[in-house]
Amino acid sequence: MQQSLTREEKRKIKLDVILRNAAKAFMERGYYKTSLDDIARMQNVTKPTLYYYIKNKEDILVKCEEQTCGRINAMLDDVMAEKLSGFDMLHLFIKEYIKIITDDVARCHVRHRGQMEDDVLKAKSIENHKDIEFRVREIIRLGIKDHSVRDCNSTILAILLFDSLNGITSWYHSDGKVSENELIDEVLALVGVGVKG
Amino acid sequence: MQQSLTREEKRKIKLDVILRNAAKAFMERGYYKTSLDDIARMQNVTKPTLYYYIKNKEDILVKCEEQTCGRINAMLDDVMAEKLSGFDMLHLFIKEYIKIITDDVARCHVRHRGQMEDDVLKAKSIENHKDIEFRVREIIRLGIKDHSVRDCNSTILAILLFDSLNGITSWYHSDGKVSENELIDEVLALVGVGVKG
DNA sequence: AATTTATGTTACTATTCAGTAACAATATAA
DNA sequence: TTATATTGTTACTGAATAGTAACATAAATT
Repeated sequence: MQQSLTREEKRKIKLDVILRNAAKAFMERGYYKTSLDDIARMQNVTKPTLYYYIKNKEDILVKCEEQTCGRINAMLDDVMAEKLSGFDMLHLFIKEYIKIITDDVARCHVRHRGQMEDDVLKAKSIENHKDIEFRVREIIRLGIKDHSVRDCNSTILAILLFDSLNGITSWYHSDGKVSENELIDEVLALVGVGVKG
Repeated sequence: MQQSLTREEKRKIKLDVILRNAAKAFMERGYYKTSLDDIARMQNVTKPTLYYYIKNKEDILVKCEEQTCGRINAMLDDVMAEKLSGFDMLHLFIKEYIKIITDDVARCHVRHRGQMEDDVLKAKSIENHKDIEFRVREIIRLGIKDHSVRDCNSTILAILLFDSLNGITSWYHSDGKVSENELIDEVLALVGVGVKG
């Protein structure tokens, strides 16, 4: 008998629901103020059931990170494949990055990255972000080389840029006053030409 | 017999040491992974002694906040008293803000603001930051009026700026590769003229 | 249909830790 | 010197909660 979804597909969907609900709760109440019982209740299951999908509480953060970093890196692959000036690449990256991080799982990752209790996982998380930051620094350096970007400290610029972009996760909601396009335009204008009148 | 320090002065100093040590621990290990026993041990006292200086664990965050917001608002008073263009005021604000938040107590506040469990304290903390953000928006609006700042959405700009500046607390250390002056210059250049080549 | 594998439950353990009660010592003031 | 306020300690309670063992059921495979 043919099922609409295989076991593995169902499993993947259930894990995804867990991640999404957990991420939302972590963002609203905080990681330590959200118990696994709370998360289980959202799924209408009991706590031990969660352990069929995750190794432990921290593993939720790890899985949110894997999902989000995967998306960001794929996006960076696309951006860097285009034949653009460094500045235009940076422009495109910012636009796509804002689209990606407007999502509970991504927001959860951004807020909790590098905060794992397990030292190995923590180191891996920091490494994951360093890799992404390095790729953006590379874009900036390309821009400096082709003179589309002003000569500056690419390391500091990349960090300042990421802090602004990641900060968006804690205030921007797609149903609020500011539209996604208006937000993207303001960020691009600030990065592009600054604020001088 | 005349003492070098009055009781009240000694008390204030001890509270300050508690805040400083707690703030440092919270930044290194995180709020929930740092117990009051840990903090007490740093002072070479026992946990109940802390309760002579603080109401409860959360009160440490509140006191770090009061101290830091007090400094920031005093600084804003000074900045706004100067006869400067909006852009130059913003410039000065950024410079002074970076100097203030390079300090464990301020870093602790920036990282934990708005995360209190007590609803009243949480609301107050959010309000405190809103007030400061409002004052910076006012500076931006002044700049737009006198044409020293490009016409833009002052709300979004203020938030993006604060995220960049507050982000500094989690990566910048005065003993690292980047000097405070270099950091300030890069931020001012980014905000001032952007990154276009 | 029988067997196995995946998915779920109830009931429990073990640990951590904020906060407190009761008591002790020390410094200041009368 | 004696009385009082301040600062500290030891020893405990109570609550929360991550993770597990043992058991139950449903679904797929043979």
